[in-house]
Amino acid sequence: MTDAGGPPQTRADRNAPRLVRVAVPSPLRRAFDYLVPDGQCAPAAGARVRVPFGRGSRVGLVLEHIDDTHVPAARLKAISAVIDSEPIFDAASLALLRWASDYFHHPIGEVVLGALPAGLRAGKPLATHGDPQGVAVWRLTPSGALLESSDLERAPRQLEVWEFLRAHTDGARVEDLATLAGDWRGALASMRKKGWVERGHEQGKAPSPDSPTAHPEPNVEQREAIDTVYAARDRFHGFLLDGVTGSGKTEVYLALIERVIALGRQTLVLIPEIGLTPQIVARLRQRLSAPMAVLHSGLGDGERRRAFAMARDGRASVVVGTRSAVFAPLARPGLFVVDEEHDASFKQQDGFRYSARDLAVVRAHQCGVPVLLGSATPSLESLNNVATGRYTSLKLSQRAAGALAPRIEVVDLRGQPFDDGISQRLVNAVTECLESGDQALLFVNRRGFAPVLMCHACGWQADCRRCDAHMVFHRSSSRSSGRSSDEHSGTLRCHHCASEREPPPACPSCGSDDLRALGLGTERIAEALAERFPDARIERVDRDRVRRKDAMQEVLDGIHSGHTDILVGTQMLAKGHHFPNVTLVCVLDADGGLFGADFRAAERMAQLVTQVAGRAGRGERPGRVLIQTHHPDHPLLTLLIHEGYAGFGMAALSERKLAALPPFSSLALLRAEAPQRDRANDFLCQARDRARALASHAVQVLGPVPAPMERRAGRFRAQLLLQADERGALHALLSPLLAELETLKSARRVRWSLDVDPQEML
DNA sequence: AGCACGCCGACT
DNA sequence: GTCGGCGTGCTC
Repeated sequence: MTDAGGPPQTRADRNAPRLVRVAVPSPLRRAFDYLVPDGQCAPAAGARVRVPFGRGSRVGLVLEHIDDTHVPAARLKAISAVIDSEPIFDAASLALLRWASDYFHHPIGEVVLGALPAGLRAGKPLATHGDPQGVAVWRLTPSGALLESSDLERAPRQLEVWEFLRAHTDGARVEDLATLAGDWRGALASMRKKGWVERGHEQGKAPSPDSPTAHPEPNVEQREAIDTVYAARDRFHGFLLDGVTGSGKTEVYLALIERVIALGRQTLVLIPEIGLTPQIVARLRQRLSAPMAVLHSGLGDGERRRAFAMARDGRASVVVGTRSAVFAPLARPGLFVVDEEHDASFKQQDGFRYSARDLAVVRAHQCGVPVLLGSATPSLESLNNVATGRYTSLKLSQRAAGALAPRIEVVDLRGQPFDDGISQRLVNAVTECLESGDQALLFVNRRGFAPVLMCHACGWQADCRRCDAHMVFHRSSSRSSGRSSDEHSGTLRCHHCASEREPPPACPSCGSDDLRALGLGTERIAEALAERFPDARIERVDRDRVRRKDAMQEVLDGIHSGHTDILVGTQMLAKGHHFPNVTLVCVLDADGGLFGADFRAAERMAQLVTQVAGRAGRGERPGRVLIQTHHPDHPLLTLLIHEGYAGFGMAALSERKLAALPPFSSLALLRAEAPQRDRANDFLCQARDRARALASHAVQVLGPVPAPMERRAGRFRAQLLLQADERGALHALLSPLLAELETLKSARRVRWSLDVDPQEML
């Protein structure tokens, strides 16, 4: 309105004030222009500045120098301070951040500042090139070095720290220690009190590797994969390392990383959920002599800043991290690796909904270096990229020496007597397994005791008051692991909001006291197994059980020491853990995956089944996998069992093609939620009208429809789907559409967000 | 998102 | 007479 008057001022004249475009953290989808005060050096692109913004002041990041601006001179403000004398993001990382903001349509300020550790976001200085005294390390004191492992047998955490420090005689950095699971910090603190450990400073350069020559010799396939990627070291190319579990993908990563280090370049390795899988970090650390930086959410901010700085100035030859590490600045990028590339956790599910896997590919492209995506169960997107020739497939088909592929069997549940979800065949299999002294692993897709509490007399069900969902009956409300408590004690919990309440003593609708817990959860399965196998030691692994910080490690210890006989758990057990003594794996209910509401349900089920099958029988003993289903003839399931994941993938891809679903089309989902149903719907109807007006016929605008679970935590949710055969057509629509949506008054009354390439439609 | 300004209800 | 509800506008 106010800038309607004059033409854009041109400031190209010699004495023109210098201007910079700054990303400022705010939900506004644009950058802000500022003056550089006279006599001051213009901050470089990629440097942080403090700027006045609205009433207050914020830390922003310079995106570029500009010659002119549409902002009227009267409204322009000057930056108040330059924080970094050198850019904190190199040009390539900055280019990636801008690309990501553009592609996922998330505000540039939140994208850029969100990629920084909290301290840097707040304006703390970046510690460059280490403090003069060197990096702080922990090491054993002389008295600590005199300990025996038996002295620490009652303190397993301390024992682990002690063993770690004993292996790192020149001191272990905090980032190194962070690869240990559990409360290593607490253990370190008590060991310090006892005078066993001390803080020091790193003397030498890189920590020395255990034995740099002890590399296992790669097999033919591994060697070919290594050579093929290495041959592409000076250009962009995508590779899919498609290797069954146990075929040695990590060995390929390691060999390539070593070669890339020898070229003087850095490798960025992305892994899913490092909190649960520190193994790969430990393995990289143990094998590689070069300094490594680890970036994940479990780190403290100081550690994260140090890792960030090491990546940025090139001190770290290898940077390993979860999702957000894809934005870490790199001085000399040489290779990008995404391990378990199919894993859903690479896509952020709220706020800035980016895909770290896809961004790794974009970044490799921008840097002109190869990217290696690894998985035993590649995403259909990646399989399609191989089929179209965009990626080169590298196959590892041989399992490690002696390991046999597991036998997969389908258990037809139809017409079977079926107590607590456990078929007789499953009971027999577990019995055999335990008799031979092995461990069994059972997957259930729900935690809690039973997903529904129903009145047998009138059909009433315990529902959440704030969500369109049943409340899940949990038997173990607290630490009482035994079954001392009476039959009906427990808690009703909603898995979609924080609601929790006591189960009613009788039906609130008809007064009957015949309330029954229906369906299967991990607690019920564990309980049912305890009845059938009274002598077996059963461990339950789900989010409830592992909530405590070091609980996961306890569970894993129990499994590896052989203390546990039967494991009952959710998907979280399928991710990356190696259980050499497990020879029987059971999927208790595969049907959810066959008929899930989401179009990716079958893909996820196939990945889960294949991944868990890979857990079975890694020693010399062959594994056995049982899949319980009411649909034993389901074509995708049959295919998976007889042709393996590759056969499944081909068939699933042709189904996607027929249905014009990704990767054969591009999707974007506009979501909205509000306390009133109409508000969410009104906004999306307006959005639909604008979208239709802007859309070429290449883009379909579908909806709005209520979200699959319409009410969640008291808010009504709805969504509008945009679908296009060509990605370009979709993105041509999105930018102008979002610009319009921001100006809608109905937009102010809802919470809305755009999800580009949605992973879940729920 | 935050934060201001601004214009209409039930209270000291 | 005011405290305060949230609708509307703005952030270089």
